[in-house]
Amino acid sequence: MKTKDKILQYSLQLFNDEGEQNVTPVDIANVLDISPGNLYYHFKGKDPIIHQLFLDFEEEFLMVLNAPIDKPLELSDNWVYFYILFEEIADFRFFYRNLQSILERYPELESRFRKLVRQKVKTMTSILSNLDKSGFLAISEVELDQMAERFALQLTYWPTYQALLDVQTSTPVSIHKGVFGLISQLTPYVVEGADEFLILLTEFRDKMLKNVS
Amino acid sequence: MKTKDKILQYSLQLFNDEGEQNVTPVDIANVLDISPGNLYYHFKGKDPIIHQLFLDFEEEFLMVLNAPIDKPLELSDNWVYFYILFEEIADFRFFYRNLQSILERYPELESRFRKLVRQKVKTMTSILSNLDKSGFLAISEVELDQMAERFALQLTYWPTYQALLDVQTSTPVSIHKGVFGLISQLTPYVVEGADEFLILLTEFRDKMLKNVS
DNA sequence: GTCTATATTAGGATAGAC
DNA sequence: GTCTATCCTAATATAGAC
Repeated sequence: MKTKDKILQYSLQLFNDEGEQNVTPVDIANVLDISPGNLYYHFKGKDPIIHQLFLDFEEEFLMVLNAPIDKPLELSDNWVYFYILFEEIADFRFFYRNLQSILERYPELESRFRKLVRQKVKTMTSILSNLDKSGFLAISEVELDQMAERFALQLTYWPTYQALLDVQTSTPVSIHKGVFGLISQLTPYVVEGADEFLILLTEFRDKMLKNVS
Repeated sequence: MKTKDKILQYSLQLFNDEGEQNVTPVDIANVLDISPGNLYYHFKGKDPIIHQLFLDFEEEFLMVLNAPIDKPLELSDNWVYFYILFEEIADFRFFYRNLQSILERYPELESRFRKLVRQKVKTMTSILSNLDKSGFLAISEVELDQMAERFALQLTYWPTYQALLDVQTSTPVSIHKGVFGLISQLTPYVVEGADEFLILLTEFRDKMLKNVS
């Protein structure tokens, strides 16, 4: 494995574990057992490392996010879909922890990240619209828009919120809770296949509660 | 006005405007037109200033948050209630912007802040329970808990989420949207006085849209 | 209480040898 | 590509005079 890739890999790990602010270029060099000078040969400091890590995240996240646009989801696919989205965020959680301060320092990333959030809203609107058009949901336009916005918010800040409440974070259980928190909002609007939906929801919830204990 | 109070007041303003990380003790001294030495006479650096600002925020926020526990809210009070809560957050927004990094650096604040969030969940549960018991809402226990959690999340991260999307932030319009985003979630569960509720909601929404344009 | 002057430190960055 | 040695800078903090 090339030094450049190692730097990215270990930087991500350090940032996630210690918080980006608490990691210095020297720290990164130390865990890699290379000299600071060597680190600076590959990346001119933390900035370009963070920049590259963001591009990696952006690519992966958008790929997953936009998957349903080409091919609408089956009901039972939604669980997996949201699960994977939360996992992506968990993998790059350092970024979400201190969004504002990171984006302040790297203005180019700010507009890209903003685009990404707007895309979340659009995709959520599209998913909910499909469920509405297919007769699965009955929901007013205003409520649909509100829910899409809420989904985007939860898809951005749920993991951070969890980290705030519990010391444990980014575990399968906490992701499970996040997915349940999203999908259970559909309950009052489900018309077609309401029984099937409620059964899936209950199963999912029981599985979640079992994992907690 | 005593220098000590001035320091707190201007620090808060600077933190909100520039971001806490971008403000140095020397900056604070400069806007106050005092020497850094003088600043250090009153507060031993930024840490104690932030600590005191948090205590001020905590006190104000809890006072508002817990008001409905003594005296349940009338339906139309809820708008004002959530509005004031969002305003409190807006007043101390620097804190919410980089929660993780601030709490990392000031561990004593971390547990206090966590308590505050837990209290949000409790209070939201209590408010929704009252609406349920009084016959205004018909909602299952699971859905109520989920909604309370969601309210707490939105009451924590909505302003930050807004700041992420728009350059404009903490304006009356954005707070208005936040309140609407909370209260409109009740729609599918409203039974008693559904007409009255929908009218209030529509009025509120129109007012909001008018402000936007 | 307030100032001026100075000290300390840590993060960030580079030059030049190998 | 990698290392050693060194430098620069900005944030933080204190001493001592007024």
